[in-house]
Amino acid sequence: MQDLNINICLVEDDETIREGYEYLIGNNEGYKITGSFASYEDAAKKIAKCDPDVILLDVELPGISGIDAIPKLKKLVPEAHIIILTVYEQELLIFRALANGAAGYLTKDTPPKKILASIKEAMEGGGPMSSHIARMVIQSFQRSEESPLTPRETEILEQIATGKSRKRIAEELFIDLETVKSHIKNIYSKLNVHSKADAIKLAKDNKFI
Amino acid sequence: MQDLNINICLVEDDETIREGYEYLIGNNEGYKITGSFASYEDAAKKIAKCDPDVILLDVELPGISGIDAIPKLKKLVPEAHIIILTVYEQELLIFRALANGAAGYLTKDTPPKKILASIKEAMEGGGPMSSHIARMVIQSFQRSEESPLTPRETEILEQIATGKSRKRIAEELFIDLETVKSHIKNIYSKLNVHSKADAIKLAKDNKFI
DNA sequence: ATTTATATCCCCCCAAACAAGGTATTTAAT
DNA sequence: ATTAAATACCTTGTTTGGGGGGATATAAAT
Repeated sequence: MQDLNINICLVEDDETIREGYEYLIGNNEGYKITGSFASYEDAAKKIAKCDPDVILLDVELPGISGIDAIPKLKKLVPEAHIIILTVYEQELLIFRALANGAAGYLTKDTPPKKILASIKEAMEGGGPMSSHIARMVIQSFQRSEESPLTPRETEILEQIATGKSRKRIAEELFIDLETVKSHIKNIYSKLNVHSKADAIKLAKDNKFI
Repeated sequence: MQDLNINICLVEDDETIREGYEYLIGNNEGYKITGSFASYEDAAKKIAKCDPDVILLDVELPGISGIDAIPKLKKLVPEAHIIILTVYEQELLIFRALANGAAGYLTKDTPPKKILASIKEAMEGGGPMSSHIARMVIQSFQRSEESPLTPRETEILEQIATGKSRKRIAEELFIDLETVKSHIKNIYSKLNVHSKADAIKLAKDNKFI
């Protein structure tokens, strides 16, 4: 641990919590707090000079939210890895944070040791997450096991969802156009819809595709 | 640690590695290896009787691959959490494993301590991943910052990717059908494509949407 | 003050795609 | 022996898609 030297910035509006982290992180060899801010607006002015490797970012902030601050911070300090540190575990918030460029997502019940490890991990190109968050992220990849669709029907609906025409799907699957149409009819009938848009939406909502 | 008691099964074709894990895991209090198999076919016969809480699964197996074995194992032992343990770090393999129902994904350079922690984590509903894997998973949520598309064009291409017709998109965005058509023309021209399927593919490949 | 980018709307054309109504065969699994 | 899945064929009518040519308003940038 003696050869690492990480510059860390905090963005967190609760002063008590912020000071807690400053103490908790800054007193470790190799970890240095170079900036500490109560809002994005505050941070925006000075954070570039702090040269952070890692930014610990709260989501509930006065003014611009932590989520919306991510892309802005990335423009100000492109090399920095941003870790969200929050009490919120809502799926939508998590995915928006990750889509906006967060490198990791930790909940505030994370023990100090794990926070330090996560900072190091983020700096080395990892993606630190609380275990519960990680499972949610993983589950977002998973499909339902109770799809009414057969494997072939699922495959064809997936192709439709890529915007391909029935003709093109037929060619790529080496089957007749009429066969594709038959499958689609069966899909619509099983899902009780009358258009591809509705079929795609229903299938995605239920994780059939 | 004295109150946990985890039943673990291994599926791994390399005997030396398998015995290594048996030793490495089984000698810890609370961790018990109840089954150890060289292939899915082998495991299928007896694994239900081993009552595993966690299954460590290799991807390269003789016969049915580890990836394809995941849903089958989940049918045999629905309560078990499956952790992939492999040398492969290819994006496609990882996403297929997670889509098939894996609870976690570890690379074989994972230190013993982390493997034990991951087993516990999986059993408690977490999603253990190697840090590099986690970053890849997180990156799959992220968009490119250099899209040639304007926000409105991006929005419309997203709608197209849901299978909606131009007319429906116009209605939902409260703009004229002709406006939608104009945007699409501009999108095609910017992306140098001539169909929605190509536009969607190119945009997804480049993470514009 | 004047380009430039973005978003909006309008017209034409025509081939292609889509949705719904049937029926029917082959293969594999129970 | 039945069923489920995948395959293929036919008809009918409507909608959509892609390409072509424009125009206008607004806001941001120079």
